[in-house]
Amino acid sequence: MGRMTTGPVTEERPLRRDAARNRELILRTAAELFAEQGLEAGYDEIAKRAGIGVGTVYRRFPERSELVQALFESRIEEMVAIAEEAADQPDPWEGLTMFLERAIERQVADRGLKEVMVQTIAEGDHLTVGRERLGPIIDGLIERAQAAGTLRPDVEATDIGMNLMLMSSMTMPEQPELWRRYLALLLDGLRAAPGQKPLPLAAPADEAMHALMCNLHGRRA
Amino acid sequence: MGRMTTGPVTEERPLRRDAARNRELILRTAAELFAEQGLEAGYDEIAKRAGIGVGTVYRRFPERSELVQALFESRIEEMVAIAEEAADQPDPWEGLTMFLERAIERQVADRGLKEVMVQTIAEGDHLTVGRERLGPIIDGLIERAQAAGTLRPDVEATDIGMNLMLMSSMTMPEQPELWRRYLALLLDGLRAAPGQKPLPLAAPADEAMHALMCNLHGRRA
DNA sequence: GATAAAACGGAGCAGGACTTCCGATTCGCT
DNA sequence: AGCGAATCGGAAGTCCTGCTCCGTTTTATC
Repeated sequence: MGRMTTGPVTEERPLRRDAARNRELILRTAAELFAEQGLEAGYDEIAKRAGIGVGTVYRRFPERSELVQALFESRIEEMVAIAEEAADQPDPWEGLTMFLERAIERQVADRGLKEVMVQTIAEGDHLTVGRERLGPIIDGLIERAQAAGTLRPDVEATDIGMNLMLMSSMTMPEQPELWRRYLALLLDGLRAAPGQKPLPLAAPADEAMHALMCNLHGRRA
Repeated sequence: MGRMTTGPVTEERPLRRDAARNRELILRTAAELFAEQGLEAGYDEIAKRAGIGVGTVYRRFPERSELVQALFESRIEEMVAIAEEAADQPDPWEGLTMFLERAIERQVADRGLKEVMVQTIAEGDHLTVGRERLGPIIDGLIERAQAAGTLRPDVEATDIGMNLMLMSSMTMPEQPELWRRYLALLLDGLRAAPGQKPLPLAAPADEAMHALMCNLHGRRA
């Protein structure tokens, strides 16, 4: 019982030098691939593009979720920062608009990020923490714009989320910025106007929204 | 050289009774499955659900496109009929609205139909003929509504097509009618209003729109 | 430099989807 | 009923994707 001085259960040894180098290589490569192809890009392809063996990738990240978490924690922070900056905007409508624009920009540039934003992952997930901080900020953006009378009063946070995701799917090789055209259209629809009829049906619940996102991306469950 | 009386190349013999029965069975089953799962539902599953062998399905429809064509020709006709009826509406805005509503209704109810409407199939395809008749009618709906001053002047046919497809993806088990909420939002964006800024960027070309649809549905190429 | 532990790489296995093939069956005709 | 031809069914072959396993190589330590 000579080494009771060390910490509790997890005795973390530093990675060997070659392993550490490969870990970074995997992260960089996976970031690229996930951005292009989404979160289910094959480990085989990550390995090939990184110039290492598949086994190495599986050894370092036995669960795909670990890889995703390692890659996207900071990206989600970035989204939160965007929302906060939007909330600081003096004009409420400006704020909402800016948030949508920047958020879509990011998600269009990175398909993996788009998918991560939609996921509801198991408890204890670090990414979930980040995503949950986003909710209240967006609520604030919406309420403020409604109080100012510029945003129609019957839209809710899930409506915004839903449309944000839709717009983020509006890209293609040619015309990568096409989403801006349809965001403009959406914003005109979101703006409060005199004789406007209220929207039919209720806004979807969070879970419903999640379910639809899965449908959209052809994902099961 | 005894039988030069019969027609040219294609000598069509009627199917045997059991074969004809199975053909119908396959069509009915495939219609169900395609509606639920889209056009790439497995032949295996069609066979299992129909209670027949896979070989039978492959023998009758060696090319999936034949099956698709047999199933959707009339559905596309139906879409054309909807558009024509919409064009007969006295009020132009009513007409456009009605077209969108009914078209989305159909496409939401049948995922296969949605996918067929997006495809650009090889020349000589009967479905293409139907789809191509749709274009001018929709153009007419749009121009008429713009001439009346109700539809904003800077939207084009591809914009409508694009959004039609988007809306058709807005369903889920719970709240199957949710798309109506977002169609209402879209329509408010499409309506011409006094100080409205023109939409940024150009409307997508037909091919670009097609490319994006493939992206959306996760299809390759 | 020698040794043991850690890490590497990619061949190969498992599971699933699509398609073919052929012995058994059903049908139409005499 | 009896026969040949058309059709059936599903086992088996092929291909593709995800993952594991183990002989070889690299690293840290003495």
